[in-house]
Amino acid sequence: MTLSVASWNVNSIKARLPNVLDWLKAERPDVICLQEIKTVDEAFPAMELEDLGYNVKTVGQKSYNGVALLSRLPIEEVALTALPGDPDDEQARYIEAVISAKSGPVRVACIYLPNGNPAPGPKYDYKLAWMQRLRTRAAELLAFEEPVILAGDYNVIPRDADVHDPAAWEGDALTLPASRDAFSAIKWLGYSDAFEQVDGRAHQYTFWDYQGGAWNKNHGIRIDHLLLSPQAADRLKSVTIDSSVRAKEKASDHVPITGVFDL
DNA sequence: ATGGTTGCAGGGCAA
Repeated sequence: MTLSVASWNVNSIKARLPNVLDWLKAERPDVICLQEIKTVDEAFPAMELEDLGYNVKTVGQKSYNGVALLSRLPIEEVALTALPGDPDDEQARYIEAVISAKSGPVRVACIYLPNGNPAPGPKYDYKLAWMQRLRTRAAELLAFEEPVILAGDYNVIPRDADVHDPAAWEGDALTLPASRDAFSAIKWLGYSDAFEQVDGRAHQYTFWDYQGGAWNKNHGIRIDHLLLSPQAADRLKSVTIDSSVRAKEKASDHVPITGVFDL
């Protein structure tokens, strides 16, 4: 059996619902992690997504941020609705659940990592602190020795190969050395970047800014990632970044990334 | 080019 897990920053679920429904009907991923739903839980269009066969779990807030985890397979447990480590953090950026796959439990976290601009400053400090908390949680999860998929908008450009023009992004919070170091520190725990694992040399992007005709000029960056525990990485078959949805009317500035696993 | 785009909310902030 295969398990497909997608991640997509939709930049408002209300503004994006027709696009999201169209894509889910066509692609039918088993699990999809949505970021920037930009709504409270009560206003999330759960029924429309349940009608497509998904179990729906959300961690929303008013106006900003917000994540949702949707699964066609049973959700055994919602393990966390916030990233541990800072009880004063009120931003809705994390949900972690255990999915009942045919092969057994698979843990999926939906991550909306802080943007961090402008850097330096308090927003960048919050980003780096959040990444340290994520590293701590990621380390805990490895102890389960089970398939773990950390899916989301990391707001980190890992390598120069992941940006159309590194000079154009120099000094940005998405590509500063401290951001890249914090991202690779999670990988060094034992996680694999799914895209790099299957297609490491390719230049593919997951985000094109609305401004300046970035899409038409292919001025993109790769910031949406699937990080895999060894038990998930060993089962990875393919990764697809579906850039075609960026050309649609009322597109999000991000496109979905999907991993397919023998799980 | 001190602009440029989108979404939320209904002004300015966040991205």
